[in-house]
Amino acid sequence: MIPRAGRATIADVARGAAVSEATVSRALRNLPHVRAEVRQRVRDVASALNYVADPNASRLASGRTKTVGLIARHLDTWYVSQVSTGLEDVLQPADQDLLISALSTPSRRRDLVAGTTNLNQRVDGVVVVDAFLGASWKRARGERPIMIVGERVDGEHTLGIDDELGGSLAAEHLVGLGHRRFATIGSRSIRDRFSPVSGLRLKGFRRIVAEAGIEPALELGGAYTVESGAAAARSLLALPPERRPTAVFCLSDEMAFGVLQVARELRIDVPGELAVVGFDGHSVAEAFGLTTVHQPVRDLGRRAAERMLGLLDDPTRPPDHEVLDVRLIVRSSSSK
Amino acid sequence: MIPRAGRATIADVARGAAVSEATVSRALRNLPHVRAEVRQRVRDVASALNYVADPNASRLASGRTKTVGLIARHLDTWYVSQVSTGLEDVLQPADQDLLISALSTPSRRRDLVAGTTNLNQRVDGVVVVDAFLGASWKRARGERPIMIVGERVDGEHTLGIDDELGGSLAAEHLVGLGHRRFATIGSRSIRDRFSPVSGLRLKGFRRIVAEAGIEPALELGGAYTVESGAAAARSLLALPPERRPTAVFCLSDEMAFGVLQVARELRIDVPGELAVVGFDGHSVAEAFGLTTVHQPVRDLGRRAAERMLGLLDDPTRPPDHEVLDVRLIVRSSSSK
DNA sequence: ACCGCCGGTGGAAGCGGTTGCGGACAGACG
DNA sequence: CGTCTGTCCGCAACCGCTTCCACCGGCGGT
Repeated sequence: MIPRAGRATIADVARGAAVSEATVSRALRNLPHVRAEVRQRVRDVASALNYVADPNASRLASGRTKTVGLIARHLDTWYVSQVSTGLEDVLQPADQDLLISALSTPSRRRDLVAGTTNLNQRVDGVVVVDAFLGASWKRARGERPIMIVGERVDGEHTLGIDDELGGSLAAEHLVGLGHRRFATIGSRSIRDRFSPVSGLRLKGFRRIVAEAGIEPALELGGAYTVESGAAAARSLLALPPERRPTAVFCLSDEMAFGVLQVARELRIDVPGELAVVGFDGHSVAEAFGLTTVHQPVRDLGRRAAERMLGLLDDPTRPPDHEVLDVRLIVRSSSSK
Repeated sequence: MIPRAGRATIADVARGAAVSEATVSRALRNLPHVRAEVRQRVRDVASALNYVADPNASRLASGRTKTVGLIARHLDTWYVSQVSTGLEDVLQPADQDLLISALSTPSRRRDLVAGTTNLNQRVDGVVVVDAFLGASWKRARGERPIMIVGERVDGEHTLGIDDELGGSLAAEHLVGLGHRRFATIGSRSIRDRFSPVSGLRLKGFRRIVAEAGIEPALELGGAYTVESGAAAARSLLALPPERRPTAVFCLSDEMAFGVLQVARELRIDVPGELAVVGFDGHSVAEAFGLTTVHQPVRDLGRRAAERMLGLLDDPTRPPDHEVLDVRLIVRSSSSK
């Protein structure tokens, strides 16, 4: 027993306001069946006593935790940190806590999918970002509502951008500039096991290229990090100039940063010899002069939180997919 | 009452193992006074039933939450996301939850300082990063242990780097390269209300400059963002060339990114006309070719978590300040 | 005037664990 | 062979709140 240092309990408030604990509970939570006058009296006493309900007790009694969980593969990516800020933007005013959990270790991932973790006792709902848990998880998740951001999954509450459109915007831009030899960096296949998203971006890109009657882009793999972008760029720029692409589309800004780095090292002129387009609208993309397909990441977080609050209120809402806008931001990496 | 979907309770385990609930509780938590044989039996039954103790019930009963809180001004900075990843690295294996809370709104900050929030019922301890709460908070914090990262505060458990050393490393490097006219970008005064840290970095920089008998640097303010760095750079580069600094030390990498951006826009050669040094070791600094004072941010998070676990174990440990290494990483922004 | 009915309120039984206390039992000791 | 010490374990009292249910008084309807 760790002492609670004299914190007031509901009993103290009840005594102070000369009502029962039940009434205090109702009054403070704005439930009906409390006379206005009594409610005010209870409020006054509570604030005088600096009373705040013990979250653990109320969770235990009610089964509601007033916290939403955030599950992500990694916490240290720009994307995830933006989303979580967006979540906080709306969760905090709604008086909901945010519990975060990375899937960094395979065992943790296993625990989650197996339901060995007591996540359901900890949160009322969970927001999944950049995790791609797949359908196997459905059984283990319990009754809690789930919001998935960044990915479209039928039958789930999801939220994202039109990745295919994003890819096509990049292609249209580059084709319009007269480029005819392309490369893309990012996951390769449309069935990418970790990221269905990258497949869609590629699909959009491919479509425009095909429609323009241009030879398909050279598609390189990439792990969405600066280093993997740099590695891909190195192999790309090792090609003889006549076969080398004149434009490269990176499925994330961070990979594009890596490309720019290598171009600088190899004294390849950007955009003269190589045009570069990224994806995300990373906060330092502007400083890099990187043309990019911007997605409203923080807004994704906000909307996810808003919809989660809605779901907590009424879990029967039908699953839905919501699409936020992407737009191309043209900077010096693609056109002078 | 949200139904708990048939989750096993301690009573089920007790029944299954033919012991009392008390014994189950002790057995599962590895407390003494349980025969090895019984303990094993309880474990078996528990895992067969997929039993995990309800965290809320155990929190209520014991007063311990098994979660540590993270308080930061903003969640969307590189620094904070790195620290939190480091925290997760060690908290997760220790089976501790991480609850994060931004101080984005003034009211939230006020709540915290006033103790109006029931933080103490939610977490066993809190890690403060980039928040600079000041001493006024001491009364309101309750009995929970606090770890402060990035700042040295006497009488508190703190952890950081030698900021003054970091500043001097940058200065030595630039002085060694022959530069004689300097500027710094970051908070101005050593008594900076939000960031004592920047004062120290400046102090180290100033000292080396003074020792070299060079005129003090032009000191510009900055808010640690790309934009503020860019703004400072613009005013700097508007100076006539003969009065313009030849080297600029930014108190964060992000501000340095802004400087590089403006230099590029203005076609100022880096490092020829302007050498740039940043601070942090941001993950994209390498891609920018930015010379920087690197600090082990993720390790700061890890150590903070380790020490927090130690404090939870024995809260009487004496306050201490721990210093992790900084080092200068030289790249093309300061020397070809 | 009698009868639901409804808003307001209190009593009390949980929610699912933790832990102080005491009892049973076994081995050590005089 | 009694006592003493120590281990192992169960009983039951919480922890602080939520919520079901019963109760009470007043009010409109017939």
